[in-house]
Amino acid sequence: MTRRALTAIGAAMIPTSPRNSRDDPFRHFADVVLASDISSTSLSRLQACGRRIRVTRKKMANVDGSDRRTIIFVSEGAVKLVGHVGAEREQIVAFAFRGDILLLSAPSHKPYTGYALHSLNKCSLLAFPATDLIMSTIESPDASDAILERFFAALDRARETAILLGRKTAREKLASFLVSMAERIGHIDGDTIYLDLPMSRREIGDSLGLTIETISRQLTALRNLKIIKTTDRSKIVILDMASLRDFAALDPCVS
Amino acid sequence: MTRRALTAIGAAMIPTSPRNSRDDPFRHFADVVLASDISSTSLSRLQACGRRIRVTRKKMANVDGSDRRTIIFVSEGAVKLVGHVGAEREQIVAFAFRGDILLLSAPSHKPYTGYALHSLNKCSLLAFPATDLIMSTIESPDASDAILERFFAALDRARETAILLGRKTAREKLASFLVSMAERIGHIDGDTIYLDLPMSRREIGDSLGLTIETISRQLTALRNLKIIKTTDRSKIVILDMASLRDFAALDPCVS
DNA sequence: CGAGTATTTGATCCTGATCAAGAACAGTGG
DNA sequence: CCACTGTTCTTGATCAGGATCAAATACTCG
Repeated sequence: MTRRALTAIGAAMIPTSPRNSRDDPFRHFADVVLASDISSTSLSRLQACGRRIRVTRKKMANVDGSDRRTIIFVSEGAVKLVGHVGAEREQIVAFAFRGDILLLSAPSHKPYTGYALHSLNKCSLLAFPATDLIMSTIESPDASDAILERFFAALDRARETAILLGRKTAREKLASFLVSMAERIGHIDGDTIYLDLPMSRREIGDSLGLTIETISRQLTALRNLKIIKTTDRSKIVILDMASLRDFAALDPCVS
Repeated sequence: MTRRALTAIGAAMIPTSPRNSRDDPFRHFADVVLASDISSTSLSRLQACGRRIRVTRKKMANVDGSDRRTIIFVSEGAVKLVGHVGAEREQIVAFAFRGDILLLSAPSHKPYTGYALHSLNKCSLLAFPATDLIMSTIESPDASDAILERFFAALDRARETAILLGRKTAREKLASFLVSMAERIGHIDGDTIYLDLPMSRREIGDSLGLTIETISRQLTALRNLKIIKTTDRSKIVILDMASLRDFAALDPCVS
């Protein structure tokens, strides 16, 4: 079943009333990130300190006029956070999908920019000043802990990326990427996993420190090994997850 | 009055209780990280939740028996946080010097290990369960903000590392490394900067995703260009910081 | 001073980048 | 629906930066 079809059914079944987390991004945020049923007062406090933002493929998310640390919540779509070396080379520092959060320092400090991924035209985000958000969750230990959890997860992912970029081969990098994407946005159906990647080959390359040619070659290699199948430009079926994990050279403790 | 007498008097005046931040790592932590004069009650609260740890070159910091997120403070020495690919390849994910902090997820989750740097035999650390530390600073907005600052700084550094590992050449990597070390542990004297690196070539390589041979070659190249001078194994004098920054290909916004 | 470890330097190799061309696809308008 | 156009992806040929292998030299510490 394609992603589009799924979305259509979902939209039909769920009413327009914004009480539902599907429709109200703030409620969605509370459900997914804070993982706690919040009162309507704290919901309105969230709404007071957060701002809705739309991002496109071309336009960066100029998150805020101010120069503060910001916590971004991806309520719809998927974004990439990009850093540069000179004007030519670029490195994708993080992907964030629906329900993920993205932590940004004061932009004057570290100038990373966010864009919508290649196959998506628009993404909806929620931007919270970090201090405000943390202050507004201070009464609920569960919510604070959930935020803390996200901070450490972001750091862990960045460190895992460092290992990947510093010490893995092209094959291992792509396999790691596919395993990670399978875990984050894959649809499991029995033994096989279906992936609909919202990013282009260039974006995959820019996140792995490789060129598009190498990405393409490694994909065909995995295809020839019967580990994956590709149909669309974006669709990948993982046929042999065990082998893929072996190729990924993941740390044994990381399941 | 002789020197000995002074010392004797000093020793007599100061009780064994280490009020001074040089001597009491907890006070040192409060001074450097929390950047606020804390009351003696909150100091004792810190002492209650923190544990002292010693790390050597050989032995990893088995931080805690428990499996919690931990905030490590380096009160003496310098440590590295290491990740692995298989048994052979290793990647240094972060260096932390005196006064720095190191954020660790629950070890079962992500199994990075900390070691003292090559030229150091022993390092003294303070380990705080993350939640406890945050709870104990909750009343002081300044202290909470200082912790938050450290979180974002750690993430920024990890992202800068990703750009370096993914998109920079060996020359650029080493130059970036030297600039970063100069800023963190360099001693400025007029136009020149003196560096005493506590890590071996291997450790430099393992943090930059390069081999020791490449590190050595790039160092001699920079030496031939009259940008640096090396004396010891560990001592480096930066003669031309401007050129070094150019070679580092740092983002223009990062001063 | 001597033993063991680190570092430097040289020669060669290999992975992934670069250059180049063709194929597949998406979007547009007729 | 199809031709047209620009973009993205794939594949091939060649190149180069850094890895690997090997040996000599410089430190460090007992």
